[in-house]
Amino acid sequence: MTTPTLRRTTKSRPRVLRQALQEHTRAAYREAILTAAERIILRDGYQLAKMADIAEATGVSVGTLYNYFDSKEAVLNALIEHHRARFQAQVEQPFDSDDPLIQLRQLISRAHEFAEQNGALFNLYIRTKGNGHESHNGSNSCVVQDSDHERFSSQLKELLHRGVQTGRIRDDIPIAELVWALHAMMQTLILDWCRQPSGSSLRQRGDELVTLFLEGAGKR
Amino acid sequence: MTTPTLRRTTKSRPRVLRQALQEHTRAAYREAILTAAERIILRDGYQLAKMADIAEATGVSVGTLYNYFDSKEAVLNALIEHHRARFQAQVEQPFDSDDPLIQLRQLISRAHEFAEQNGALFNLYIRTKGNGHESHNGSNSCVVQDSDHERFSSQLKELLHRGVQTGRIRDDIPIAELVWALHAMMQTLILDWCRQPSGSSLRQRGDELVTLFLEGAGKR
Amino acid sequence: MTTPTLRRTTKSRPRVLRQALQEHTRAAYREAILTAAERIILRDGYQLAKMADIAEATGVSVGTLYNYFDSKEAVLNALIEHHRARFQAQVEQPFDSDDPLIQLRQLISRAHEFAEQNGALFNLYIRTKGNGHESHNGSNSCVVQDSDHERFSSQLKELLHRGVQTGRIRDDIPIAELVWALHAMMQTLILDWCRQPSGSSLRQRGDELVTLFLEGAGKR
Amino acid sequence: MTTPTLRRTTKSRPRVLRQALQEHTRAAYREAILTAAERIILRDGYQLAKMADIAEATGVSVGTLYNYFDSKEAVLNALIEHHRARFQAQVEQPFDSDDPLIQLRQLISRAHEFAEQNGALFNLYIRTKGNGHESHNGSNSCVVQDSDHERFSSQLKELLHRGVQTGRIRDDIPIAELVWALHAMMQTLILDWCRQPSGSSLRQRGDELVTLFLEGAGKR
DNA sequence: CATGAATGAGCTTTCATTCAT
DNA sequence: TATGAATGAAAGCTCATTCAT
Repeated sequence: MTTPTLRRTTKSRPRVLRQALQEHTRAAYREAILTAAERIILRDGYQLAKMADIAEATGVSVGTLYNYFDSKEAVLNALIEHHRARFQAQVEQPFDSDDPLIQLRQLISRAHEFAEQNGALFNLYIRTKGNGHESHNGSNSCVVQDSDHERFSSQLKELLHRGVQTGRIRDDIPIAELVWALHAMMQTLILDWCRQPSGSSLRQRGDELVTLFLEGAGKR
Repeated sequence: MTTPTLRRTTKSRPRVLRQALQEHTRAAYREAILTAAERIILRDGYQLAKMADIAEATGVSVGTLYNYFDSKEAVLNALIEHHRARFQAQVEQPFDSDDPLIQLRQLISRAHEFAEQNGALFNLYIRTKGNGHESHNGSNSCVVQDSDHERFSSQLKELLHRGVQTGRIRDDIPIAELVWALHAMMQTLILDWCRQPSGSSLRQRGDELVTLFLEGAGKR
Repeated sequence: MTTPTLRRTTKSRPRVLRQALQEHTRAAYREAILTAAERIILRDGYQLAKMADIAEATGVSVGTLYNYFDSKEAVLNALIEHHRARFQAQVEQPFDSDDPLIQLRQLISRAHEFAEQNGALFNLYIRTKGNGHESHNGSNSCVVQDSDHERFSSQLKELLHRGVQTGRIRDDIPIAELVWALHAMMQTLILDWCRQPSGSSLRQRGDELVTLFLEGAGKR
Repeated sequence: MTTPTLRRTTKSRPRVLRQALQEHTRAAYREAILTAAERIILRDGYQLAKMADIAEATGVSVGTLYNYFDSKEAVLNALIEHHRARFQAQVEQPFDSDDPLIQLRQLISRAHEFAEQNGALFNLYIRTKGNGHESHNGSNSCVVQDSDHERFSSQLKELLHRGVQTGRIRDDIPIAELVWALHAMMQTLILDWCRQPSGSSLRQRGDELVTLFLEGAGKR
């Protein structure tokens, strides 16, 4: 029988290299699991999604799932976090113009672009956020923090605020309400689109909605 | 030789009376169960809601639940149906005016009034309708039919159509899209309100939203 | 409110008459319940038969069942006992001849006649007796006693014994074994017949079997 | 970037080995479960047998049962199938002689030998086959096919037929009836023996029965 | 570290039995 | 005494999680 002491020495030479590789592999695993989990969760819903299915969809064993995530709920959280980060990155880029309304359109367009590209998971994000169904196990805390939601909202708010200041947006309605209305329509739009990704471009419909939002349904 | 099969001969006098009482009691039980079920399902979500909890919340035993409903899903369906009927009844009353836009406001006001009165369950109604999560057991059909949803939408559509005809609503945007936008905001509004029934009147906020919808956010 | 004391006096005049009536009614109820129970148990088997179904088939309520029988098992026992008594009565009549073999045929013929008339329940009797399936609830006692079985067997035994004594039955095979063989064939015959009461007369086939039993399958 | 989907790359060397082990273990588990299930089912009957009891008797948890069998009924089916296969194999071997009657004795002897060795389960096999009780869940099909039963019967039939042709078996009784009688006695014999595996050899008693069957109970 | 079988708490549903009317 | 709704123990089955290999 070989002594463990020797063995350790033998293997520990390329420690750094191996670690880098490990890191990389671990990340790849996580990614793959999340991708599969997303597909399954979107198909069955969080509660009905089975860890076994996610494992199979990933191409790994159930045990492996638990080497990367502590629990089923942790997978969901990671999934959400994963997209939240990417969403923020994609949306928070410099604008092409200084006009707050043009920026507004651009901001919304980017959000919809992201949704189009990552449709399903954005759907998940919104859904999970949107209703408290899946998140309760008794009196547990909510799965997702409001922070993300708030952040995007505050961006809208900022732009609308500047719109008011420049006299382009009416000031007889509280900005918060305007933001809310805009956000409500976007949310529903994306949800609907995700549920049935019909042909029509999300960005285009979104832009039309912004127009409607700005001009109103009434004839002038 | 008399056969016991003839149930009527022995003390069948107060049968009618008893039956009436029974009917009443049965209805009361159903009501009580549905009320409790609603509370529990809204608290935990359909999947996580346990029949045992519903029973306890109702104040009956588990078995009793099954004397009134065939299954857990049947409870949910009954719950939805219960409110759907009441919603339609409350919303579909004659209008005070002939003006389509006033009717529009009134229709929406009624929907919100109903939501205010029956908040939680309307929430449930919308939620269940809103995402297909809870309804999947394999390839089953959806729990709730689109008919109710569609019905309200078509009422909105009709009114907006008349608004277009009378030159009050712009005709450069497809009515369907207008309906969609209006409906989206309402849906989100109610959902938000149900999630956190903050002080502000639902009807009032709804009315403001209609104003915003009609006039737009842009300064004129 | 009337005093119970008075009421008792008022009603108690025709005590004897009423009691007789009561007795009669009670018997009729028991009969009706057993008849229905038999149908249901034969259809579904004892375990799967539901008290509710028996009640419905009887035309009474579940509660009534328990006014006449202590438990589900008691119903089964009563059912068996009911037929056992009638079986013994029908079978144990004086024979037409003194010849033990003719008596044997007559005895068996009577048993088959009874089975033909009461097919189903005899089936039940045999089945319940035949395998220990239905009777165990944990370590409970067996539902039916061997006494009935034994009694008929001893009758066969007696006749065969006399057959041996009169030199009509071979004596190189223990009588017990002959009885056993005869009984085995009868049992199976009745079982098969009950399972599928095909046209052919049970008595006739039984008689053929006795012939086969006496003469053997081999060519002489 | 490597995807975790490729399960083969990492330490897949002893896969074959492990799989062989797995196969073996799985088979052992199945066997163990079936053995325990048999004991329990024979003790309590199918309906009354609880999966929990079978699990405990096996020495595994309930969940494990369901890793090997889809349902309680599947266990029963597997049990039956298990023995059916072995029964056929054991019984359908070449005979030592060409004489149909000797073959008949041998065939029956083998069946009884099998019953002696596998008593309990053969009992189960016959019982389950014997009465339709346990198999009703509404209008489901019977648990076991008649094919096995029929197969053995047709073997008996063939041999008796040849017996008739060679003038060894009487031809005034339809062969089907002879087969039936023989089968009936065997069935009951085995059942009785299983119920109370008393000392006397099953094969020996079977052989005596065949003699009785061939020669008859009457004195010549 | 991957594996996947074992685990067992927990869920829905059934049904014999009770008991207030 | 008939009624039938209420009861709740018990059963089959699921699936997130663990852990020996």
